[in-house]
Amino acid sequence: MMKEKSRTKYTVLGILAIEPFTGYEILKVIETSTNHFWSESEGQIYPALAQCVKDGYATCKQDNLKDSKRIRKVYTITTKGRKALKEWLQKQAQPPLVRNELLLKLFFGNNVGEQSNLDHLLKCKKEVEEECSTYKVIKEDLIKNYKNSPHLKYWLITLDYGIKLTKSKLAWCKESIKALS
Amino acid sequence: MMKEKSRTKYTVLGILAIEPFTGYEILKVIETSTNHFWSESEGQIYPALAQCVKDGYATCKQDNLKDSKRIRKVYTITTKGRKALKEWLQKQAQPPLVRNELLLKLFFGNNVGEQSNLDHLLKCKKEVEEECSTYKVIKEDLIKNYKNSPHLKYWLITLDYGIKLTKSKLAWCKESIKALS
DNA sequence: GTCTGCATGTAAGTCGTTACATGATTAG
DNA sequence: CTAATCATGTAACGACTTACATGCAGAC
Repeated sequence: MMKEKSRTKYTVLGILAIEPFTGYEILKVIETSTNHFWSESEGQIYPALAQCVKDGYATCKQDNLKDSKRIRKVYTITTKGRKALKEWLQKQAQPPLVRNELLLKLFFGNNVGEQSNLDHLLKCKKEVEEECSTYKVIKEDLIKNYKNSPHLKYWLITLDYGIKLTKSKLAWCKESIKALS
Repeated sequence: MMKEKSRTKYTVLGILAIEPFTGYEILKVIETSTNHFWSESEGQIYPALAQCVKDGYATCKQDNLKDSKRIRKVYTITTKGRKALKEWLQKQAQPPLVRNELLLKLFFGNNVGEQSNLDHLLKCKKEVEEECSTYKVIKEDLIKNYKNSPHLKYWLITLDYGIKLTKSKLAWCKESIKALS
């Protein structure tokens, strides 16, 4: 009971382990780097950050830009936070719960005309093709900007997962479209 | 506001569109056929079934086995239910929200030793290999048992998705293991 | 006799999204 | 001047899992 399952806390800690950030910046980092396998929303990040401070996993410093009235809270991970992160990283990963609405609709495809199913597949194909080119840009940027970062090796692994899977999806789309045509 | 997002109702209707089932049987069907891209739990299915009856999308008939005291409620989809299902099937599919804990841990992999990351990958490889052989069995059974079903074509499409993606995952596992060794 | 599978359902609690509310700063 | 971006946070709601509660039937 009381099983903790939310991984928002560790996502936050993992990003703060790279360098200190504000909540808003953490959100941006997620959007531009982990979004294809891990997303978080506003309503989760800010409470998680507050919780991290409460638990002693991070410290918060109000670091307003030169004479600015704008509130800017920069969070820094603590030793305790790093320790908690490491422990979590070494624990077995929970299997992802996959819920793919497209596949569900195709599974029930016999209830509607072939065209409807083709429409879904064509849309999917288009999206997947766009994804493919996005990945290419991301990969180049990553290699250029983090050439000497010790993180690069790991970031490329997760990126390659996206690239490989996306290519497979594209092949599947094409085959399925052919099968229905 | 009040945006409906649960697709449990349609999952239930889609399965009832194949043939009448009890709640328990629906759960079994999901476990053995859509589980790799769509799962549902007990606590969702029974309320959804009750809701379907209330909405006029399905009828319920208590069909106890010969003089048995066992309660057995067989649900049948109605014309209204089929119509609702068709409408939903034709609407655009929502993009899946992916949350892959393994990738998240690898993304932060630099915080722990290489061995920890390798362990995750080796475990993943093993699981993926098992999945691969499971798919083979499922595919053979499917072709054998539903040779003349109009659903077969669609079921194979969703199965092929699983097969293709799993093969890609395996290739990725192997490459990543090599990259870290 | 006991374990597994069939069968139904509810309650509690967590997780997460969306929308709202507020306001400063910068680019056009 | 106005739109976008930076920046923080909360409230409400919906979705989903897990655990619980109950009991019949068949196999061994």
